[in-house]
Amino acid sequence: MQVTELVRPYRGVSAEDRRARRREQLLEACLDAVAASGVADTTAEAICGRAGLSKRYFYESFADREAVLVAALDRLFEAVRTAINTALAGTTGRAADRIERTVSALVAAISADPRAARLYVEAPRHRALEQRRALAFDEFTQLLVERVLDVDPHDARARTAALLVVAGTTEVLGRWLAGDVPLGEAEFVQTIAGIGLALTAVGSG
Amino acid sequence: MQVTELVRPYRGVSAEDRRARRREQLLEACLDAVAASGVADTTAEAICGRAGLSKRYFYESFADREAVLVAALDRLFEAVRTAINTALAGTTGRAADRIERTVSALVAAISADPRAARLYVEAPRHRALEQRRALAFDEFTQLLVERVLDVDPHDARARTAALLVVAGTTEVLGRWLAGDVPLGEAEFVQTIAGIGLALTAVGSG
DNA sequence: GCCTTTTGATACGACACCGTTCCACTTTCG
DNA sequence: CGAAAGTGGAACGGTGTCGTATCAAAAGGC
Repeated sequence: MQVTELVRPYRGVSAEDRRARRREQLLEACLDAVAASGVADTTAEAICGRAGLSKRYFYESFADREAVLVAALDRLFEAVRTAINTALAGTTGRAADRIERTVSALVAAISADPRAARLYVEAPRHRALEQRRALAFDEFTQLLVERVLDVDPHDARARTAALLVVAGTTEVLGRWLAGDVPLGEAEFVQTIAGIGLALTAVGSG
Repeated sequence: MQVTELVRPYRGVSAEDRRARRREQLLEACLDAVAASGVADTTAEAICGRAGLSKRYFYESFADREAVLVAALDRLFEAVRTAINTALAGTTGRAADRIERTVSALVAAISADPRAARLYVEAPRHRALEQRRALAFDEFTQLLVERVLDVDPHDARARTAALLVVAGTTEVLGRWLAGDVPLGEAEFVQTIAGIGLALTAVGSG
């Protein structure tokens, strides 16, 4: 129920704005918590504590702790999606060029917010997050096959190989972000792009 | 303390054998539980119930639920290790041949026990399991670089690319086992091996 | 047959997180 | 000022799991 029959501005902000601001605070606090303690320890209480809001407002914006994590992860995917689309926008070059642009945009987008990056890396810690990430893998695989490589989108081999590269990129990216890969960003991107380029030969193989 | 001062055979088996048998039952029950309900729901109680043993014997053999999961996962890695070493034992052929043998042995070893395969796929659900799997990735990456491909083991690019393939293989293998990849085993192995072969060209850039 | 080990099952206290509810306090508005 | 909406924090009951302790019955040794 909880019909908002009588609403009133508070401290000069409308009810709607206050609500939106709280939701935003919770999402930010969620990322902070993930960055500080990992997905597993990101409880509703931890998020509320960091946000400076009580649990009441948590459940105002999210059904449960899963919901806020999924929302934060989806926001990251949206950023990656946008970055890649922008990078591919005016490309007329060869596959090698498009691959490097794509990988570069991905790495930059994920690196932009290390907090979200940890969420991305640790997504498999939680079932719902893992499923979201699996969908994102599918989406990026689709993008790779259709818009970056010049291969038949219905070739199961090509799709499988592309998925392998997408998933493998996630793993090495996580390690690179953790500082475990002794490569600069350019070299790192080139290395991944090099594997991606090999995909163009797999479908017909 | 609990010094085994006075031990006695029971139902014709020595104390030591009974203990070992119980441990084995628990490990098997652990795999059953993982296969049935996933890693997250594989609790100490669930394992004991399936094993037909009380919690007392669970804590006789394992410190906590993490320990039994790690033990089960390590056992799987050992099987994979052995399978790959066997496959590579008498090879004198080219890299392409060694790669296909390796991938084939890996796929066969994991497919051999679908219960353990789910444990392998869902390992990131738990911190300790994830770490073990990360170590296994490193080990298999090392093996790939040193014994399968002919690349410089100190080349960071080559190592990174090999890690990408190892991790990516895990993901597609999980999907293949779930029936989500429309490829027969031979085709599937060849597809992965095809990507692996591309690694021979990455190191030199 | 009596005593001890072994076993299986249950009960227990502790803890953590969940999602809700309650309450005292602040701010708005008439 | 006083009534009503908004806020923050704490308390609560519920659930699930942990790891330990307890106890009666089954099985072996003498």
